[in-house]
Amino acid sequence: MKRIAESSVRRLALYLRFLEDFTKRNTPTVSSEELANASGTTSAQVRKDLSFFGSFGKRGLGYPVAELATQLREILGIGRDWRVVIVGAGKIGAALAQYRGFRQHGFMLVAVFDNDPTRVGKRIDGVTVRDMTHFDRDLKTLKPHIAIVTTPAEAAQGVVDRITKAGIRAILNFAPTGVQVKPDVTVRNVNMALELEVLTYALLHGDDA
Amino acid sequence: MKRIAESSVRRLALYLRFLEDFTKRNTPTVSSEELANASGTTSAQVRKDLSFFGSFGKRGLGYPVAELATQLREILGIGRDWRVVIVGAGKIGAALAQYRGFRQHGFMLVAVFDNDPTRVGKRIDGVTVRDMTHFDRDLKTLKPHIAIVTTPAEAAQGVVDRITKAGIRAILNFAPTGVQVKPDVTVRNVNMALELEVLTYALLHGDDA
DNA sequence: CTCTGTGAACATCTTCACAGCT
DNA sequence: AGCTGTGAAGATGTTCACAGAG
Repeated sequence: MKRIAESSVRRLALYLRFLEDFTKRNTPTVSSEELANASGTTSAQVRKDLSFFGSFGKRGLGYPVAELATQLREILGIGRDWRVVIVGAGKIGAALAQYRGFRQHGFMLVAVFDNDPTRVGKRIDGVTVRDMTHFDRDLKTLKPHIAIVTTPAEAAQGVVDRITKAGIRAILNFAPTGVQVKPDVTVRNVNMALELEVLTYALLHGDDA
Repeated sequence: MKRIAESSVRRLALYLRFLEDFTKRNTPTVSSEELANASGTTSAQVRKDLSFFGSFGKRGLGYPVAELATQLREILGIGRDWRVVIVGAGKIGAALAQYRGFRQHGFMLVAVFDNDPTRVGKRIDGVTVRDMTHFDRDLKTLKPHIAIVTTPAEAAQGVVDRITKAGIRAILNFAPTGVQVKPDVTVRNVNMALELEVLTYALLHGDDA
């Protein structure tokens, strides 16, 4: 399969959201134009994104909503019971642990870790916070697919090293720092301060089209 | 000024992080190569990004760390006391309100709003949660530059409409839905579930280079 | 000789436009 | 006729490679 742009993958995940809306409203088919309007792109973009993975539509009709949603779930790997661990039970870690959207999209939170004794043992949304001491051993049993890192910046690289050593190949990093990994590991960084700075840049320099 | 790519602006904000590290270590100058290694890009990219805004380096020497940091802060608008409001005092809103990184980067949280009476009046990190009833009136006084939306998906568009009506032109949206705004408003979406789906796509289709 | 700054080459992503299926 | 699927054109972003400043 040809290598697909990350921006395309993001849009596919977005399309899926709107297809789920359309399903709720019992809309049987949807055109590339309608999907484009909903997700803020163009119809050509929608068709091109979908065409990388096959021909899901019917000419003259559009795309069958339910069927396309199923296909997108398959492509994105949604509904496979991915096991997720969160490292860092601070404010953001705890907030994420309680985020309903994860379970709704098929992500199973199997453990939360922290090295702060005052946090270890506490229950967050049905999951007990574990001590980092047993991190490596616990990961062997839990075999998570994805790790979410919400530690302070200083601790992030060390945690990421232990995560990758345990064989985890997908990391969502909320620590406000970049981390180095081997090329077979995918890291996505979410950095609040950085997003705000992109906004202030836009305010100062006017990104209005 | 020429229109700069968003990816460039993101990288500039990243460079600034590492420049701040270099400052702490009393490194007087840094080469594009060193900055590139730290931020995971190429030296040519670093030089091109910086060149959009001027010539900050000395040939044969590199860039003066402190000076370049100042320039980047100027470009990104950091240190201007941007006023920020958070709408939605749920788990994520509360976690963000307590996030130290905001203040560290010069963002002032001036208010948190919620429409849930059980939350209104509570204090989060020195800021009292205000009732949405007085939202529009309060915004007139507070004149925030940036609004962070952490409401449920259903409420997001309504809140965004009120925000933009109040003249705010920069929104950081954590609600798991797209929102429509006029073109003079900049919206950045942060969507946890979407990020995880990009990761599972990578796990399934192997994005290793 | 080192390392920046930058046009030009290259690669990637998006939009156009239309052939062809329903 | 309506709308998809897709090569080709166009736009945007990245890398190369080298002239020139220090």
